[in-house]
Amino acid sequence: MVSKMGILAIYRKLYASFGPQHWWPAETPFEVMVGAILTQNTSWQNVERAIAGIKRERLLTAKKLWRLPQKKLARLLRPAGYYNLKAIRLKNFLGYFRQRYAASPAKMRRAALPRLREELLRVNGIGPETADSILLYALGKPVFVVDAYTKRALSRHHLVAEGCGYHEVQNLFMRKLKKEVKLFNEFHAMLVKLGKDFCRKRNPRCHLCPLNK
DNA sequence: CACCAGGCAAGTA
DNA sequence: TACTTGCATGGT
Repeated sequence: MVSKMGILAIYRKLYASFGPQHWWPAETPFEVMVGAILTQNTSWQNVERAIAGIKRERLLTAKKLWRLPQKKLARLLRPAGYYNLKAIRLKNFLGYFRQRYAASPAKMRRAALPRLREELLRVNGIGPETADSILLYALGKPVFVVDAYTKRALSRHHLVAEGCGYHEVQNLFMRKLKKEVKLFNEFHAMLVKLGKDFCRKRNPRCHLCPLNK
């Protein structure tokens, strides 16, 4: 019989080992939004290169990026990979962000949560994880972000079935936890750190993993 | 050399 | 509905 620990026990163990992660690694809400799109299936290090390049050219505003020709935008996004695709996706988001909220994170934040999430998911190129990352980390909405690391950690510890869906995992967290932004923020960030540091590919239950202590 | 990385949408059966 | 595939750079 494999021991099962609860969601809260996982949080406590992670917090004891890692402590606060201070996410999202960005200077402004808008930078979070851009980063959320660029990091789709891509290492954060490569995203940082792309964002650094955009900052170097002083182009990290909704208006400037929106006005940039597709080819030039794609060239800036090159270090992040999938650059043609992401140039389109970023423009799709910027079109929505400018039209609906005048490119103002403060205005966007005033919108009600369920509606806001639906809007984001309607933008071509924004799926559940990207939408929730923007909601939580750019706008401070109490939504739990699920990613590949999260699913792997939970299925490995038998809290969900392997290959289960996004909302199944998300609902588990949101049922078991108080809906607090700070809690959701740190929990997801620590799950990513766990994935990066310990649980990469097939290496189940290494004794250094904080969850096995 | 192979495999992985803070996904998503479009195509196929 | 449930798979499969394309997208691309940079690190290990």
